[in-house]
Amino acid sequence: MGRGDGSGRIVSPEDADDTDTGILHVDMDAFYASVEILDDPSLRGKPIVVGAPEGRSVVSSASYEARRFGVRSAMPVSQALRLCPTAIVVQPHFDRYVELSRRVMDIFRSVTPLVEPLSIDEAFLDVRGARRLWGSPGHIARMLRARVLDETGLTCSIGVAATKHVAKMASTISKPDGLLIVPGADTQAFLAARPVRALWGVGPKSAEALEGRGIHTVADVLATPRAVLDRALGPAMGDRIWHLARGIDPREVDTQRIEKSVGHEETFHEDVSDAAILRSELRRLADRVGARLRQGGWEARTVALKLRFADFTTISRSQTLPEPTSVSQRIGAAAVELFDSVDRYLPVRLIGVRGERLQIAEAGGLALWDDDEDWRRVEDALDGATARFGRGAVTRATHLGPSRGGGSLPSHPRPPEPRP
DNA sequence: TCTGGGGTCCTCCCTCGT
DNA sequence: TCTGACGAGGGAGGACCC
Repeated sequence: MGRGDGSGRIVSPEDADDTDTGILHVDMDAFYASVEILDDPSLRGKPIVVGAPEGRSVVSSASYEARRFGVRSAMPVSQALRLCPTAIVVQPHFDRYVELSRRVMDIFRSVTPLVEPLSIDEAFLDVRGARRLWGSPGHIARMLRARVLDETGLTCSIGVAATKHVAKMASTISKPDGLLIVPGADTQAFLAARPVRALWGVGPKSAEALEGRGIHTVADVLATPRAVLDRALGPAMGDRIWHLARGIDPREVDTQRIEKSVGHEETFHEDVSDAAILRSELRRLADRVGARLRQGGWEARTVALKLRFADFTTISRSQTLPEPTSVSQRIGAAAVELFDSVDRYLPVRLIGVRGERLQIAEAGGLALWDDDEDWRRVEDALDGATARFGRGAVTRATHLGPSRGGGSLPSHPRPPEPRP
């Protein structure tokens, strides 16, 4: 079960006990690859790898046929092709994934308003208040699986449990096209048999730290004194693991999650040493960051630069601005300033810019604009002011700018862009 | 053999103000 | 005036997730 290659599918029977559950985790199966197969049925049954065939691309998604050869997400495409030489490499079509994601999320929202999208292809649902209308959580999960297949042609896997953490583990184990219900009373037994790596937040490093102390399964975690977990993982992580292993996860389904930063980064086809090219690339990335900030009605308070060198060492530098901004030129200038302060000893492989966000309404009486054209005029004015008078002028102009939003929060902020 | 891009959260260290 | 303790906040980097 849960072997990742599709050979461990589980479907809880119709009469499975779903007492004391109510949280669903829905995860689309091999989402990008499945969408490609949906749009080109001749690919069905073949090993599919979604990613760019050239350059330094990695696998975004792989069909279960490819996974049987050991192909996994985030693996270099070149490595995937060595493992599975017959794999068909398909260029991603993100617009199409976004469109289908929206349709799937709409299906979820037709059942309960308590939907927390985690990424483009998965979401938590709280259906505890939907029982009278739709039936028990197990029934709702079966209905959702049928509706997603009917209305999109795609399959998904669903975990049903008392908490988000257990629901997520259950959906992972049941894949593909699976359904696993873990009644509240079975939570401890369900968890105890799992490897520590299955716990949310335990990656390769944490697993190594735990296994080095003889802690291999969740049952081992239960038998380990809290202080040992704290020493192995640090107090915050130790605390989290201690609770998760006991099935304690008080996190509610959060429908209002907001992103705290906006960034863009790019890996070059070939490493770059030319500082002028790198600065120009930084400004281009800053343009994109600024545009997204303005689109969402946000400002960045801190600008961060990320550089990865030819030897794969990665550094970051950040700077808190005197005034929050969404002006691309200001963000770019800060990024270039940070870049110039770095001692570059090797060619650069990757470059990135990130703005740590601040809600504009929290920025202290700043104006709101809801029209891109307005934003462009404001930005042009601010950029001009910066060029002529320095940053102080921008501060004044920002505070004195026209306000059509009346200073109130937008009632329907635009949703964050999906993460491919 | 080669390692994307978009994020969040945590820890450690340093600086600064009290 | 100097010094040490302490907390807050910023910055860097790592781990993790999809």
